[in-house]
Amino acid sequence: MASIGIKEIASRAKVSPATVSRVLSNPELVSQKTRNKVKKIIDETGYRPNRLGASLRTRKTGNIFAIIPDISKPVNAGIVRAIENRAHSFGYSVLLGDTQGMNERGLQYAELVKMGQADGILLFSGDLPFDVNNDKPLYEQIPPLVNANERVDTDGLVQIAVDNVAAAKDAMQHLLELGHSRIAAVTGPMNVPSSCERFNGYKLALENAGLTYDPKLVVNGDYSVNSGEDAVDQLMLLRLRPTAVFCFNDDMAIGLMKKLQTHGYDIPADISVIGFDDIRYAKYTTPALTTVYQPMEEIGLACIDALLDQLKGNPPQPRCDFLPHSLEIRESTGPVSK
Amino acid sequence: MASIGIKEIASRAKVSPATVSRVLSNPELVSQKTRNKVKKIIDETGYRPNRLGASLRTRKTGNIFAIIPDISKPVNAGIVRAIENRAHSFGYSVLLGDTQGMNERGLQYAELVKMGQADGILLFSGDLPFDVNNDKPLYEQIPPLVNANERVDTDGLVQIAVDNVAAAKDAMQHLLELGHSRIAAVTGPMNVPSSCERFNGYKLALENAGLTYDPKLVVNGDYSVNSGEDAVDQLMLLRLRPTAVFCFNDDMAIGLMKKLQTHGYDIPADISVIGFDDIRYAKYTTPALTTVYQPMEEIGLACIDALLDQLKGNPPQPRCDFLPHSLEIRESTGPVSK
DNA sequence: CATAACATGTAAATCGTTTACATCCACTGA
DNA sequence: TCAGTGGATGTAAACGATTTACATGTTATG
Repeated sequence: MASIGIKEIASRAKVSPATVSRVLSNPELVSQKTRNKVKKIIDETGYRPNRLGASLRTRKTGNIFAIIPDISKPVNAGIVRAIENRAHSFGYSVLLGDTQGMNERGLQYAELVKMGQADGILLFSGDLPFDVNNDKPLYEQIPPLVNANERVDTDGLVQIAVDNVAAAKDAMQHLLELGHSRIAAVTGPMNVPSSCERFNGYKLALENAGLTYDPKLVVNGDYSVNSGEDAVDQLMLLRLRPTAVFCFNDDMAIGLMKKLQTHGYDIPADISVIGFDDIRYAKYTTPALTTVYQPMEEIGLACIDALLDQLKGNPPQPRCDFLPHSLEIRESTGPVSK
Repeated sequence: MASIGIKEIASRAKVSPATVSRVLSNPELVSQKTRNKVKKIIDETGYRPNRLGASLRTRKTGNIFAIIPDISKPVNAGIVRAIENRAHSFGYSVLLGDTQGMNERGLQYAELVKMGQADGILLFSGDLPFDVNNDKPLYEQIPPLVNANERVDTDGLVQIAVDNVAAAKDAMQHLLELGHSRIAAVTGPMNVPSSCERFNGYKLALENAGLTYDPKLVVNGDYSVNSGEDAVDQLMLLRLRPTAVFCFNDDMAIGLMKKLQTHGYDIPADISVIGFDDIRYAKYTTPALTTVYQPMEEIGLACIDALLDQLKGNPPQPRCDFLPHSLEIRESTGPVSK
């Protein structure tokens, strides 16, 4: 594994290091003849330019840091996969930072990019891991960054996500059209933006339908399957039970459905359940889960493209791009039982 | 985001760059007084040493490259999460390389570590992305590497995995004890080691039970949910249908169960189904999936520990550590119907 | 034939650290 | 008093590439 350097190549090819470098990065600047000579040596020796050396000089690492709340969630894994794929196709590598929901972990990761480990950040968590003030434009205070999915509540960022409010309203609309009026919600952690947004959508839909919001019908989950199961206890003990439940992600919906069924409830005859995300397993539950599809692939691609644009030196265009979601109506929702 | 360097700190503190460096990495070498002086400047300026510079000099990047077949698979995501977590706790970052099943992608990633992007490799794919010969011991030809889950068929590697053969036999044993004798198998891609190993376990178990192996009962899947569904067509068209199916991963089991149910089969009354992996969703299917648990967390930790040991300079101890699996008996398997 | 213009190659500076070695200084013990 | 010791700091050379300014060689042109 001992590797040789550009100087060695240069001396073997009887040219200068500069020429070797040019052969590699600006071949058109060197004559056909020397180019071949150098290329031959490179092939023979299996020489690979050391990226650290190059990075140090060019001040570009070719790395992108992805800060993710929890890679073990299928939505995130799906997005990361798309990201990784596209990043590599542009010659970038992706460094993974899973915060496991801990804010401080995000700060540690940000530290790494301050230390020059990466050129830019893909932020999938809702906390901006930088101290910023209002004296200067935001993008002068942070490295190139695009914020996706969990939208940080700050102006001046490039953001990419689905419109959680609208999506939640769509989900609710579907239930309302089925005649439901006692619709429960199982939220995610209320300190994460996506959950708040979906909650807003939930309340808005209720309001638009002329229904009154009943706090007893909302239980705070944490996006885990378990919390979906736990929600059942709270909800089904109510004197007036909900006829439908809107779970803010599929994991909770899956847990909730299972628990409901073990208690003898029939879905959707007794109670309708709707999820959010459309993870791979959503259509394989029994009954198949009605849910809101998030375009993981598209989100991943859009993120990379937006970040790469900044890395090319273009000033960031603060904005929020909403990518289209869609309601996948399957078997877990049905008309309210009389 | 313009950052300053060690020289700037040095001059502001009126000391030499070397002293600043020492304050940061070997504080005991510098007097209390100058130490404080330098620390003060560092705090004031928010200086962070550039990792590239340091890496270049020390020839250590603090990066680990994880080569994964498919991060969107929950097992892999779970392992990666554990890895990332522990790696960071030791000051290492993890670079992600998803091969999406493509061998060549693995080669590209290996290229990156040859270029000095990472200090070591965690290889979760079954292809060793290096040309090796037998003239020299393997570990002199490749960077520090530990191979997990999909075991490369080469001597001299440090490997960590569950014992797929034994695990498959355990799964089969369970079905055999329930009285099944026509047991089908839905394999993974037969060019990946885990699938071959499980297949061997399948055949061995049959053999031990005195049953004859029937090729018509094995269908080649690809570890995807879809291929599990497709297997149904092939299996249930047989004149003599299987009474149980061993799916080589949970995704396929989930697809297969669903399809079976839509065709009116009752699981496990008509047919038993067993999976492999014990992904988070396995216990939430209907019926809950009997499956083989893989200790994702432990695998991740063991990988990092083994790699870090090598990175400390200890020569690798070629071996294969089997981590304990366990059979999770749930509702998808039952006694054979008479 | 002198000179401009262009193609090609070279030498040296640079990026931000670390580290082997040199230096300085104060203190100890004979 | 002075050699010796040892601790604190400074100096300068790496590390491995890229890039700039400059030098050389070659060809074309008037």
